[in-house]
Amino acid sequence: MASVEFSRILSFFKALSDESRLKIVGALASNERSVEELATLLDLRAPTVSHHLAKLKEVGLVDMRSEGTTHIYHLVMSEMRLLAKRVLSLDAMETFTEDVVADAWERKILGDFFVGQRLKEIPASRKKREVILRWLVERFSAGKRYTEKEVNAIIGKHHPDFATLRRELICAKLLARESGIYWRT
Amino acid sequence: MASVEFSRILSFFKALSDESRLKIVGALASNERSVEELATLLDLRAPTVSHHLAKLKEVGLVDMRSEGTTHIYHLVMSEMRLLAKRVLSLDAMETFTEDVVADAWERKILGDFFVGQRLKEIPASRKKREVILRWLVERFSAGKRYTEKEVNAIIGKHHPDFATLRRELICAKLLARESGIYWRT
DNA sequence: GCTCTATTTTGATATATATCTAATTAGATG
DNA sequence: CATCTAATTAGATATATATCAAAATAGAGC
Repeated sequence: MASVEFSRILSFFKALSDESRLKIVGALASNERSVEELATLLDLRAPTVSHHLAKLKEVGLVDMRSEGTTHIYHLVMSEMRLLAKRVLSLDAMETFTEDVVADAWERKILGDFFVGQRLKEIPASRKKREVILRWLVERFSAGKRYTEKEVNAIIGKHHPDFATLRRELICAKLLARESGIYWRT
Repeated sequence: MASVEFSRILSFFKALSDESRLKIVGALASNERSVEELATLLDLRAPTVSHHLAKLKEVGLVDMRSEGTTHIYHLVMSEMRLLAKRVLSLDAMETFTEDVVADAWERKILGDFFVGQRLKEIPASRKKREVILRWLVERFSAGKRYTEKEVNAIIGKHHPDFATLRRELICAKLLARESGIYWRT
């Protein structure tokens, strides 16, 4: 469902959303450091630091080299920059909830307010009303011109209060009118 | 203890380290949206979404305007950019663990291995040995030249195995030697 | 091979928090 | 003013996870 990017970025945020881990990254920003050294700096036990380093390593933000039995960790800046840059890009973010899902809400509204082709009532909330209006304007052909009578007839098939809906369609700039003639915008 | 920046950035990461909240941000990236709308999009109950929006609002990543009883939320991109940019800056990160704290480890090592001026033993780990050596080289005056006998005497005051330590000091390039004469680098 | 030290793994515990339902608040409408 | 709807708050629960102590692992040096 969610894009690959998504879980990648989510892991990135999860990795850095802990006080100790963020401090570790801070400490590694100036210098590579051993587990014990980090433990002293942050006033934590070695196993705790080891646990955090494992998480950071998993998402590729740090890497390690051994020197005897001591493991010396360092930041992987390329990864850091890559991910931070991605956070800045809105295009990437928009894919977090996919477009297919994106009109789930509209479909729900249509389902809620229609019985077949018949509109049960005109939604009070502007956002919901807009969904209905966008559906309604689809009943008109693009380019074709309609008299007010024709417009009323088309809307009237779906709801008795064609006057209100007609006015709303104009107001929402979905229909245009000039000297008694209507057309889709 | 930690800088103002630090808690700010930590909150930022915490805010975005949840799957639902990241999806909300994604959904808001393309459009402002009501609570109900987000709830449908993410398949969550309204209170849950409300809870997440409150958290995002707290760190300033989203803001809200009312339209009747419906609350319409939108991203605050300036905040988003500001914080993401800050993540990229290493200078800021280095302040996460302050410098005062930064030599805590060295002081601990010195405390662990010295009894007064007397070195209990030579640390096996290279990183710890280096701390001792840097302390030791401070016993020599910068610029002054020493015979090997003098060097041995100075080191010998702190540990019997002056030969090993002398060799280590050279090896670590803290002391230099030429034709039997030693000096601080 | 034994010992020492640095790290990691395991297991336990306590805290944080995401989610839900139910109750409450607050606008809007008749 | 009663009612309806959208949102929030309160309360409950279950899951996740940060932390530590103890045990296991793995190099280094004797």
